[in-house]
Amino acid sequence: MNSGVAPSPTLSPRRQRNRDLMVESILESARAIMREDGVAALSMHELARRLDMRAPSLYHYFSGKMDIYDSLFRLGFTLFADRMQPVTQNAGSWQEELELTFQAYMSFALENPELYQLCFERPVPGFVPSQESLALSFGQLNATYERAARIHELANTGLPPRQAVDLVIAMMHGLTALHLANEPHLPVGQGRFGALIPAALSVLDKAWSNP
Amino acid sequence: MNSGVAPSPTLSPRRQRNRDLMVESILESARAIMREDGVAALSMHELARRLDMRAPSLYHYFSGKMDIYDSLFRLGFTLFADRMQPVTQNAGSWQEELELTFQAYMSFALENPELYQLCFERPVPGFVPSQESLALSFGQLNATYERAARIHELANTGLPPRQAVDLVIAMMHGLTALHLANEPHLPVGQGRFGALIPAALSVLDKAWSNP
DNA sequence: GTCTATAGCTGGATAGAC
DNA sequence: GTCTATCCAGCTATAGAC
Repeated sequence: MNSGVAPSPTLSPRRQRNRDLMVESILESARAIMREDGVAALSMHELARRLDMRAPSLYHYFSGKMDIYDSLFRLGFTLFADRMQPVTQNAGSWQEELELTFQAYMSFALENPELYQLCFERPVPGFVPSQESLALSFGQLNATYERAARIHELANTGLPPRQAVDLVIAMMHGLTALHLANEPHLPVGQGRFGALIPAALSVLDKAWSNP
Repeated sequence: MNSGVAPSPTLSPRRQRNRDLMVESILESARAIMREDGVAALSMHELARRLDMRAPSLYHYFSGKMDIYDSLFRLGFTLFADRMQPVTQNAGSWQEELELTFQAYMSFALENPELYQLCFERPVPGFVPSQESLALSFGQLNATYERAARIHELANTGLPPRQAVDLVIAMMHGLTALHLANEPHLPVGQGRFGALIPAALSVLDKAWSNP
C-alpha cells in the first residue's frame, strides 16, 4: 500500500503534480482533525467536509482510512528522522549532544503531536502499520539510535550501550507524553513537565560524568 | 453522576447487593474489552453481548457509555492510591523508597493497563471526567505526591521539591508507557524498558546522593 | 476526477410491553 | 429489571452517472 491508490500506470507531469498537491492537502487536513479531536477521531466524512469534497472522492487518492493513517505513520517517522539527524554534527561534548537531543525530540513532538502519538503510542484501535511502513520506521529509528549510542562512548554510564540509550528515550518520552497530556498548548521548555529538561540533563550529567 | 443511575431512593439490602454485583460485573467486562481491543473500543452492544444481556439493560445501571468510563476513571485512581499508599511505611532509606515507588507504580500499570491508560493518558476522544471524578483524582494524586516529597527531604536533589517529584514521575511514566506500547505481555522487571528500573534508580542514586 | 445515491453496518440511546 | 422494537446518527466503502 503506497501513499494513495495507484491511478493509471503513468501520468503526465502536470497531472502528477496536481495529484501530489491533492494528496498533501488531504494529509494536512487529516492531521488537523487528529490534532483537534484526537488521533482516533479521524473520519472520511469530516475529512471530505473540510476539503469541500464528498467522501467518495477521497478514495481516488487513498484506498481507505487505514491507508491515510499509514501514510501519516511514514510521514511521522520521516519528519522525526529529519529532525534528529543534525543533532550529532552540531554537538561537541556528550552533555551538549544530550541537550540537543532532548530539545529536538520534544520540539518535534510538540510541533507534531498528532504524528508523535500516532507513531509512538497506539491510540487507534484498528490501525496496524503495513509491513513497508514498519520497515521504514525501524530504519529511521535505528539511524537515530546509532547516533545516540555515541553518547555512551563518551560518557561513563556503567550500563550496556543499548540500555543507556533506552533510558534516555524513556526519560524523553515521559516528559513529552505528560506535557502533551496536561499542557499541550505550552511550548518547549515551559510548563510543569516541559520545564524539566534542564533537571533531567543535570541528573544524567551528575550520574554519568567521569569522576 | 455517581456509579450507576440512581434507581429508587431506597433499596432493600438484598436488592442493593444484587445491584452492586451487577455493577461490578459490568465494569469488569468493560475492562476486558478495553484491555483486548483498546481503551477507546468500548461499545455498549459488545459489552451487553459479553454479559449475555441486551444493550438497553445496561442503562439501568449506568446512564451511558461515558458514565462507565467515568466510573472506571474513579476506580483507577482508587486502586492506584491503594497500591502506592503502603510504600512509605515499608521504606527505610530514600533509595529504598524510590525503588518501592518504581515497583508499585509499574506493577499497577502492568496489572491494570486499561485503567492506567484511561487515567493517565487521553485515549478516548469524547471522554471528559466529571467534576467529582476529577476532584477525587486530584485528592488521590496529592496524597501520593506528598508522600513522595519525603524523598526530597532526604536526598540532595538540588531541585525544588515539586520538580524532583515530577522528574521521578516522568521517568516512571516513560518506562511504563513504552513497556505497555511495545511489550505489554511481559511482567514487571522484564523486557527492553521494563528491565530498566535498576538503571533508572542507579542514575538517581548517583545524582542525588550526598557527596 | 468528482459527484449522487446507496448499500450495509455499528453505534448510542429511548419507549414501552412484560 | 429485562426485554423487543425502533429511531437516528454516523461511519466506511462501492457502483455508476457525468
